[in-house]
Amino acid sequence: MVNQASESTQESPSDMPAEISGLRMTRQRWEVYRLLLEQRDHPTANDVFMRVKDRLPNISLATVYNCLEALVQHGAIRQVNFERESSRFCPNLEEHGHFHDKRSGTIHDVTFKPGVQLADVLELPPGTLITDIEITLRGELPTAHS
Amino acid sequence: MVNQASESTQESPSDMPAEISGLRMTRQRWEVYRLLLEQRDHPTANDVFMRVKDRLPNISLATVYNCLEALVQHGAIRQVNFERESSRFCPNLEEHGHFHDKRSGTIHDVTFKPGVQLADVLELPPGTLITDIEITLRGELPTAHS
DNA sequence: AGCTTGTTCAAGAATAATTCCAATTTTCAT
DNA sequence: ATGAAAATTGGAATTATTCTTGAACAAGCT
Ligand SMILES: [Mn+2]
Ligand SMILES: [Mn+2]
Ligand SMILES: [Zn+2]
Ligand SMILES: [Zn+2]
Repeated sequence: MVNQASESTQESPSDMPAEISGLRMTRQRWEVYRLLLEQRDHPTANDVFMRVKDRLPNISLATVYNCLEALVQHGAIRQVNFERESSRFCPNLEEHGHFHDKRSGTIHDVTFKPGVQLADVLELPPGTLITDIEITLRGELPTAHS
Repeated sequence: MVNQASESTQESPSDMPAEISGLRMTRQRWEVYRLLLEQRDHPTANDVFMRVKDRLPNISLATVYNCLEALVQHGAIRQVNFERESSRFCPNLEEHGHFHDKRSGTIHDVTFKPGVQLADVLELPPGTLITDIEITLRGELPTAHS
């Protein structure tokens, strides 16, 4: 009588690629990735979990963590940390930093001015190999009426 | 017969100031602070706990966390985060970033080249107020023989 | 010195983000 | 279809950090 396991097998959307950056795509990975592309507000794993339930009601939080980790490790998205808060996730693969606006609580991507290389403005021993850079800013964006 | 509670009251070292940056000094806070000044390798709270036991055998990990938090909040030291690892602590109050050398696992302070202001090289809306900056690099320092 | 009051400390419990685990389900290649 | 490999799930475990509570302490006052 109870409709048990009736939605266990889910059909793949027609626009789902077989893989992204060498990572085999699954329905869950695809929906997580798609959500990040469409809602670029740097959600946490739990945010993603709650949002993606619309499309995958049976997905588990562990799977969301698994998907995010797989996407990060294959370079399809980036993991962003603010202090000790929950990690956030960002699909912008350009080199960029993050500005946390205290007033609104929102997080914004920040790029370098054209031509600037961070390594050029830092005091580093010649020959230093930089593999990863993280820039985080906190402050207040200007208000519209000022 | 057992020397019980004999070291309960600890005398303050003669070089301990009454306060630092407006924070009332205590024996525990002083020893934690002094250790950070003397061993500038960006230790974790647990590192500090283990090291400071030499001088304060009865200190608790909770107290180390309390001392570090008090020192951070009064601007006497800085809290540094790498990804999701344990926080580390740094007594260098100059504006600087951190370079994590993958080869040795060590962490090094990195300053800007003279005259460079980070805000100058970033694309930010005019009027943006920056209150806090965090720069983290990962990579490999050049080897001596190369 | 004794009393009062606010602060700090220690020990252990609680919290919360994340990771791990074992069992099932799905996918992929034969 | 069959078997192997990989992914998903729900729940337990982990771990850095925070919280709680009572004892110890420091400072100010009489
Ligand atoms: Mn959120
Ligand atoms: Mn350590
Ligand atoms: Zn971003
Ligand atoms: Zn530092």
